[in-house]
Amino acid sequence: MSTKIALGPDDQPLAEKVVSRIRDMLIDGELAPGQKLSEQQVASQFGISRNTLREVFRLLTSQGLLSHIPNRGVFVAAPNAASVIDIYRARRVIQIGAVRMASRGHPALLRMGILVAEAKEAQKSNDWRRVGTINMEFHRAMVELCDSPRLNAFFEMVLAELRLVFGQLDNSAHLHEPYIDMNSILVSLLEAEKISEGIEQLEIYLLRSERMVLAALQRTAEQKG
Amino acid sequence: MSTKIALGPDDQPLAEKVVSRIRDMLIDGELAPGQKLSEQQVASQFGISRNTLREVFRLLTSQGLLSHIPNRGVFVAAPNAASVIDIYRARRVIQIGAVRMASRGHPALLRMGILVAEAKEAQKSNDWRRVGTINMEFHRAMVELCDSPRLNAFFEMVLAELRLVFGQLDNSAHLHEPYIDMNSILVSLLEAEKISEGIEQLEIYLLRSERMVLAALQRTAEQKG
DNA sequence: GCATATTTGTCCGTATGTATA
DNA sequence: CTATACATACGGACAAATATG
Repeated sequence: MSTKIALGPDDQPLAEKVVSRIRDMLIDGELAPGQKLSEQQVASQFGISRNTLREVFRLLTSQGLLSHIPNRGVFVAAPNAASVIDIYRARRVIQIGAVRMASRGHPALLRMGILVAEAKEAQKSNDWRRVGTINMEFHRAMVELCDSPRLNAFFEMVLAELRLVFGQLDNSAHLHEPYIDMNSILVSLLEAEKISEGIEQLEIYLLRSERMVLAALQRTAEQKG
Repeated sequence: MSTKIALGPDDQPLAEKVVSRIRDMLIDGELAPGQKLSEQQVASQFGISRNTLREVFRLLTSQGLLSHIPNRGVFVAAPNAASVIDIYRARRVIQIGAVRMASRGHPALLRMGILVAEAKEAQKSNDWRRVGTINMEFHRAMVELCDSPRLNAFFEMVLAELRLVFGQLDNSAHLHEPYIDMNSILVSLLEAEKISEGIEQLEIYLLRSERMVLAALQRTAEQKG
């Protein structure tokens, strides 16, 4: 008879779970950039030991979400303009490479179409938070056109870092609205196998998005003096 | 006034140092793919505590060089054909993106030229190990054309994984020889700003290299039954 | 299939060195 | 300059999962 009742299929290691939780907190902007994360404090806050937490910190540091200074401790990463520029440089390389591989009927392309529709829905109901989430998923799906787990994982990292930047920004609601139509156009082009035009459209998107983020970042920086 | 005398070599944390050492061992093929790495055993072998070693394992696992199975332990990653195919998929996206950004006079392009010359030198003296090392550096330099720390870091990871595959192979000497000329041609094309032709040349290289690695991997697999 | 030994996962205590008020 | 706080690193402990005979 099963003694393993419905409860906590406590499968994945504790460290992994805490990694996810802290990453979510970082992405949601619940931790200020540059803020120090004391081992003792955070460990007791999560009810885990310092040893386990150190494993967590190492992972998040290697993913660029935390920054580790030897003998000083661990701090929330504070992406600056240079980081944003580099993130978009990486995005261009990966995503243009992805779009170049787009083919009609590819599952990822279908998914992109569905996500555009969902974004329009969310737009109608003024659910801007959801529009933002869907936009992220749209670009994730785009990279899945490569059919490469490694590229997916890397892009995931880059996106997480970008979302860390968003967390810093004053969440003015309409951050993602103008991009719904651009995404829609891109899908149409790719479904028509118009790759070059698709790349053009993507580059327009990335340039606009980058400028928006940089501008917002600067405004936020100025506010904080 | 500086009280920090000449000394102080012990800068980077212990875990980082051990990460480097184990990574070198993996790349040099000193550890068999799939081999189990016992915490206790490896910890005492390196003279470090289990706690510290676990941090090391987490990092190497997140870099794809080790594979971690919960409650079972940590094993040397055993890249298979699928891994190789994916690695080359990632390489195509990154490196084509890099070549597209090549411009005359870019430091990375200059470095590529120097490395080709060095490879020819090494070839003359039949130093195949060195030819291989230089070839790796050549492609690293290529990605530096992007001027993106994040892309560099990712490519570094991918290359490390590829070198792990090489470690599995029976090191037949001339593994890298045929590519010296191809690299040389590529540099010439890029210095003449012939980007499209450069990409073509790169794709030829990547396809040939991928096939060679896959064939060698299969031979090795067959040998082991 | 069972009993036992081994190993991982996780915690705690503690000594040492480094940074900072 | 001293004192305090903290990161670094180690060893021991124990439950739970896994491997072994």
